[in-house]
Amino acid sequence: MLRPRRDGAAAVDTGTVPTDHEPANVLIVEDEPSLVDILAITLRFHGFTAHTATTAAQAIDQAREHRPDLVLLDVMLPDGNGWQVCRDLRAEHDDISVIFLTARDSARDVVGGLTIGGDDYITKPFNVDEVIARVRAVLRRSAPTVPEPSVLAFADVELDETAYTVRRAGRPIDLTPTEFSLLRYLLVNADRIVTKDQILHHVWEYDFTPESTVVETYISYLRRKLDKHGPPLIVTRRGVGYGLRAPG
Amino acid sequence: MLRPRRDGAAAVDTGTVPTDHEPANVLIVEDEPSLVDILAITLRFHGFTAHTATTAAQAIDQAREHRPDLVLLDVMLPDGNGWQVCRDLRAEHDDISVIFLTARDSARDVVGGLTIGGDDYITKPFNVDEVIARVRAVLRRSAPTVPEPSVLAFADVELDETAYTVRRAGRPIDLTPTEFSLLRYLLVNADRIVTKDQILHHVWEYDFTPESTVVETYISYLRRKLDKHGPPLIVTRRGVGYGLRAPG
DNA sequence: GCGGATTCTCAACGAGCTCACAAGTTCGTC
DNA sequence: GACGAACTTGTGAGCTCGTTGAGAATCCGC
Repeated sequence: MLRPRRDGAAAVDTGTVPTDHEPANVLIVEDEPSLVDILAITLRFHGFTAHTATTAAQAIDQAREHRPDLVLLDVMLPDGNGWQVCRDLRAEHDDISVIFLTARDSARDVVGGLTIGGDDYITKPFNVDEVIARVRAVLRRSAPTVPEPSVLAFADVELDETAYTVRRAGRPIDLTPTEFSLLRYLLVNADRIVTKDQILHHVWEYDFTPESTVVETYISYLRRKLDKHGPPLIVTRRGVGYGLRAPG
Repeated sequence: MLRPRRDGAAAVDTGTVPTDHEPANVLIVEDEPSLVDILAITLRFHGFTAHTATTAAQAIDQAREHRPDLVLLDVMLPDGNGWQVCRDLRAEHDDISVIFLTARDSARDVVGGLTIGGDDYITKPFNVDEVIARVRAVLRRSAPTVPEPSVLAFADVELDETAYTVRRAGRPIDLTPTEFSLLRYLLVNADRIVTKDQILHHVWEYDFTPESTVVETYISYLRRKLDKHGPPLIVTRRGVGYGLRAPG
């Protein structure tokens, strides 16, 4: 069974593009075209510059040409493995960050040791919010700035992303990971209605297509836990989607 | 039963042509001629430049020749599927945006993954306002400028398209999706009278022809909800259509 | 490898929405 | 003022969409 991903994924604002500095430059190295598409489109949408490569050789070339700040690197490449590519890239470019893309089961054991020093790995399938969040996190670490506040708030609800806690009117509320992720997405888009499709694409994995009403089910779960302690916050726009609305 | 479409469609001003920059260039790839006509005429009417193709091969050629900013792409093409076309177009042209056209039922599962990053899809049958709105939204995203406000206002009525809310004199008014869509159309054309035919074509699906008085019925609904809280705003031009008129 | 937690599917139910129809009302014209 | 056309609106049927409980599959910690 598929499951939503959320480990470590931070919030992602939809639609806004950072404008206050040069966009970070990301190189995507991955041999499956559809995945390259998804990653490139998503990164560009969020204001990054993205280049792509589908082989190890291409990766080296593209890196020389575009000098990326960060590389999203599939560990299973047709013409050589990702470790070697990583080693070559690091040898040739100072201060280059790497995030590995890897199949779920081989993740922990294989990648673990190599991500010391601030880099990261993402297991496939992922959800897009997670990728953006990790890319941002890694870039932030390598070029430290003012840390962003990690608390999202709306009405009397507070969600702390780093502490992984939720409170309503000061009272702690226990959420499962998927519920947490869904609430975070609603909070990030607090002033607007988001469609079920948008929710699905941001909270669940990119290749997850339910035959059934997962989103509705989780909205129902959230309501039960959240709206128990006060006036209802989650509103349904029939035929459109869901959103948050301050009571009154 | 047929029903009006509105999911995610933003406001569309009819008849006005953007003049402050080069008109955006749209390529329509769709094998049903009548649909191509509807789309091309509509887009040109709204100030876009439109070219058309009915096969995958033609699409590639036309793209080379006209360098479109955006492609409306049917996913079911006679000589190849839309994904491949999409990939080819993306490989060959930087920064090209794609909006997929797809049958309603196959929408979510098939298109989902590819639209995450900011491109979009539209399910058939659609209404033309929706197409224009989505085309504008996608173009806006790929060439970011100052974000447009999402509020339409007239007299003491405000309609917020992203929050899906309507207020009269500050008081929230609860509308059904069709009512919302109709009010938006009236607001966008606040300074003129629109015919019932125009309303039908813009608010309902392009292939919808009622045997009865739907438009009148929905005008009646709107009046009941809107004009309850103040002097009447919706006026009838007997034998012509409807419009908004500021009281006094 | 056991047991609780979590995720997801499915189905039943009910509320909300759309639309057709028809009776009632208004308007313009003669 | 009378007449017909155009418009308004109440009623209700049919359908869609959202809600939620039950349960199966899976995961994860011990």
